[in-house]
Amino acid sequence: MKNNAITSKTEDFAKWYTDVVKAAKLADYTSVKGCIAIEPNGYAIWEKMQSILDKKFKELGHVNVQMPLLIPEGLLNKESELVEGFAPEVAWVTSGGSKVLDERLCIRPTSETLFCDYYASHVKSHRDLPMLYNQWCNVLRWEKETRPFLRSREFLWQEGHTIHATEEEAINETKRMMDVYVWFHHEILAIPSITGLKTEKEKFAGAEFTLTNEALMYNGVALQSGTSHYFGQKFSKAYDVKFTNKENKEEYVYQTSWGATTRMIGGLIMVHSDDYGLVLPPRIAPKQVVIIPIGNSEKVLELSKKYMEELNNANISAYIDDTLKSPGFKFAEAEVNGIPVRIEIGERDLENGTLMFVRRDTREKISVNIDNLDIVNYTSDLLETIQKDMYERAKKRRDELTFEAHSLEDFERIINSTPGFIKADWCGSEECELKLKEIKGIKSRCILENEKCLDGKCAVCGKDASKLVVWGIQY
RNA sequence: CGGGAAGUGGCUCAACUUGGUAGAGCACUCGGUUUGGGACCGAGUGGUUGCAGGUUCAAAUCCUGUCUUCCCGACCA
Repeated sequence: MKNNAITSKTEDFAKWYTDVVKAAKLADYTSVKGCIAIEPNGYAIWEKMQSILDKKFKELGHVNVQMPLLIPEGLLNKESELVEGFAPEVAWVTSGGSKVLDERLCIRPTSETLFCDYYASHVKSHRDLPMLYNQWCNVLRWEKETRPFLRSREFLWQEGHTIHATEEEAINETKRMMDVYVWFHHEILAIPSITGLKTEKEKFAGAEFTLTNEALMYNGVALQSGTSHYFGQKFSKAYDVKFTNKENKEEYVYQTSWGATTRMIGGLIMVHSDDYGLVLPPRIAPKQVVIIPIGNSEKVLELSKKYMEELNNANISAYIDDTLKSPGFKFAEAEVNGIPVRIEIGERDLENGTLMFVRRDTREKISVNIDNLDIVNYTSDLLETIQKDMYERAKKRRDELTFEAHSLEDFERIINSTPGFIKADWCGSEECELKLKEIKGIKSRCILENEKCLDGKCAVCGKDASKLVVWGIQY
């Protein structure tokens, strides 16, 4: 009998998702709508995401800073497109203590304005450039409909804000940071994704262009997971961020920003997990191996401890579950929590000279001969196999749910079964985008710049089309 | 923000129709026996029924408001 019954993924995907979040103790609701308590199991995943990305950012020359939580209204209003884009979801502070403020302060929905304001008074010369700043923080966007991790009002993220002396350098920065997100999804999260340019309609408010990393969830719904924006001189002109260039002339800086959020935890669940709970790719799992001793013989406990120490010394995160709960309970709990590898050691094993390894992703049990067993090599190989297999399975699912559409009828047919990524030619008009939106809210995910069109005709209006676009429905 | 559903110990629910002062299973605590897929026996702890107001001698139950969660739309990472 299951204690924490999880609704089946095929029966009700949305309920399954929240059941997994709760059963794996990743997060829970609080008394403020859309503001979740991220619990130790969930926060550990975020910390690991942070440590991997942060290391990468620093290797590329970025440094961390911390800007304020509050933005004065006047400062926010300087860039009109940004204000328009975010106005509906900004929360305001109107008084401090008992005093009504002269100017209301908004709680940051994103920090372009604060960085611009800072940069404006700290950049003088081309020798100061580039400035490659990043911050890890929380932001607030007053969403109407909320879901843990996928869409919360307060969420954690990193936002990189860089300024450069030339357009070329800034565009390269925008691209290379998107490459980091793609690498992170593929290599660490085992999530295959597609990458491309957002359409004018879908790009970030105030950006020249937006690059996006789009993942496909198991149910065929798309999740934007990592974006990188090129601002050109739009913000620097609005906020007066100038420097003196090599020709001794004043010039506005070229700017980028890029971000990734705790939403990635939601993506991890919706791509990999199953009806038994969370399934984590080994490279992002905070705990990679659980050793479960069965019975309480000295020999079993000693061996468990020896293996744990060897694994930990080899940088494989392992722990022993030596609580008094029954073995069956421990197995189920390790599965709910998504521990990639479980090692069961009991007296029966020792008599047979074997150990039981269990893969979380397939739940396959592997009996391993204990003589001459190199625990570190064997475990790390198994972890790598799991990582690779999880990526391949996710890729296979994505490919199964990638379609081509040549007409509106195609779109309707696809969206009415299991949705997915729908590739179709597009003429570039917003009219056609809006027409597709009427079909269950289909939106452009991104423009595939490096792929050829299907037949050169817009799937909506039939006019000549030069862009191949991936469409889908989104979280 | 529109349409629907639901809020009762930590969790899942019962009692609501017909108002009379809250009950079960799981979890938790203590003692003991156990340990190969969510153990067993015994004894305990824990609830001003989401919140506010109203009707009534009396409200978990009836009425109004509000908050939160879930599902379906419009908005967004």
